[in-house]
Amino acid sequence: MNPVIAFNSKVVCKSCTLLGICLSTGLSGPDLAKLERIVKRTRPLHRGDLLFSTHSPFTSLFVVKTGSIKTVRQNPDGSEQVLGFHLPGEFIGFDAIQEDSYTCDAEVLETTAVCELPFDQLSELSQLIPDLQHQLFRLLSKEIADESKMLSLLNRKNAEERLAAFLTGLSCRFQRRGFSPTDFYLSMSRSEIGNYLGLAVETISRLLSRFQEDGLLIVNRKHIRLLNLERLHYLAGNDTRVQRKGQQQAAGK
Amino acid sequence: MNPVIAFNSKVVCKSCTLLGICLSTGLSGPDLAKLERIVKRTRPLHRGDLLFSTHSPFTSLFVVKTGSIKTVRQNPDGSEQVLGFHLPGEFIGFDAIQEDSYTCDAEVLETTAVCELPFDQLSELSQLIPDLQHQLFRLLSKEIADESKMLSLLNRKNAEERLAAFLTGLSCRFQRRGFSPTDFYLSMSRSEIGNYLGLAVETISRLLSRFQEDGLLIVNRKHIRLLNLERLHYLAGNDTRVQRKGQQQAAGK
DNA sequence: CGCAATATTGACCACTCTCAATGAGGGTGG
DNA sequence: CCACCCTCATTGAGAGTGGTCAATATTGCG
Repeated sequence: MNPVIAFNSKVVCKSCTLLGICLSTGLSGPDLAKLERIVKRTRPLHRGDLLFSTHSPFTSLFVVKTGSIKTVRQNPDGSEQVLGFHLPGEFIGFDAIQEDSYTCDAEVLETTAVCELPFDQLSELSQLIPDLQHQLFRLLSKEIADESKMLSLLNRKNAEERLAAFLTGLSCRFQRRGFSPTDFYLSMSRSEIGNYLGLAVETISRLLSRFQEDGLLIVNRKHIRLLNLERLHYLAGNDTRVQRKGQQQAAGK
Repeated sequence: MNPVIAFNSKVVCKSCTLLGICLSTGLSGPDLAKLERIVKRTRPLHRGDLLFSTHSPFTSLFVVKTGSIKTVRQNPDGSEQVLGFHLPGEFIGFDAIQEDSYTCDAEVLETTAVCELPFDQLSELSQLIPDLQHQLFRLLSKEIADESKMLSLLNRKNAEERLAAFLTGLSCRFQRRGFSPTDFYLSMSRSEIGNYLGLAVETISRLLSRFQEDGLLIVNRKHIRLLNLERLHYLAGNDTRVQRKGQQQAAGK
């Protein structure tokens, strides 16, 4: 679908998010070249494709170059849990290291290109390059910290706050990658958003309508435009300043 | 309080959980000795002590030797979120690597001994010992996978299932460390359990009473005895076999 | 021995889920 | 090209789980 990606992954990769990440953390030229050498070339993926699936042997980490991917796990009772959405520049597969097999499915949400990093080679390389090792530790650590923020979100926030947090979160992540923070496409369905946030589809739908009525955003199917980022941040509770109400279960001890 | 720990941390450490972990993963004798050499000796901690606190500079990972520790984060709105409880053999501090400072408070719940692992030295050492590096990756990865299970728990399970999952979870963790899986002390308060599971204190209290009425367990303040582990696992939804009801929000797509 | 913190139990109510009906696209085949 | 179908999204009405508030044990600590 996007020939540019298919033709010269080298070029794309150079300019791409994976290296963006590594550069920003102080990998120097030659080290970077080594890293680049182990990146496996992959062909573009399409909506519905599985990048990997649960129980298949763990071989590689992936970084999204363009597009988006959701990770999903099947619960013992047969229900599904969406674990996350992965945008350009973000890693997938960290949870598989410990099991030697993937612990979730990674499903492509739209036409998507990824970098594949064979983990064996990445490990070897990080034996040679301390900075790389440290960077990997940081990335894993970031993942842990992010997930624990998700825990707060699910435990402490109501539906409105969750959706506002979700939208502002996307906004920030897009902005960091150079996309518009106020104008983007939701590659995931309402139902996937709801599943991820622990809310029913209907709740997502109702809230988007309400946010639109309140002039916070304009939503049209997959396209969304955030009109009042400040207020959304406020609703999300990202705001350190005064809070508007005594949260439920306010304190622990 | 426990003089054995204070007197010869060497001996305790050898037999202790930290090395239990590393041994189980194939670190050989000499490598193990190197690891042991960087373990910093620390004095026992008491209820209410902070092992570290938010924003203080990140220096070390910790492993609980005996006792227990909770990790808590302050939300922007002033409410607290309990992030986890850490039992003997379990690590604390992974989330701090990326920030170079701790992102939560680690508060001691009862008299507790820990191993301190200065992260700089640990990093250096894992440059020399590939197995150690790999083991660290695994530990971080495990943390990520565990947290994503927590996400499923909060999103898909009702109060009863959450508490059952919490209790069976503790049971398994105790058993793995050689303690009784059916008979243990809850070092955390009802309120801390509720905070962690996203439930009100009252709900925890009510459920414990109900579980007791149903003959699943006997609870007396901090002490708990699980009478019917199988059924608790079943209630927790850990059971792969037939499930008892159509879970809410059954599917994603 | 009394105060403060923690736990238990009850009554009420709100948030959000469930169920149900309708609408809107997007793809396929006639 | 349009009719048809299927999935996804929206909107409404009713119900249930679990939170909030409040009162009362119970415990532990100074």
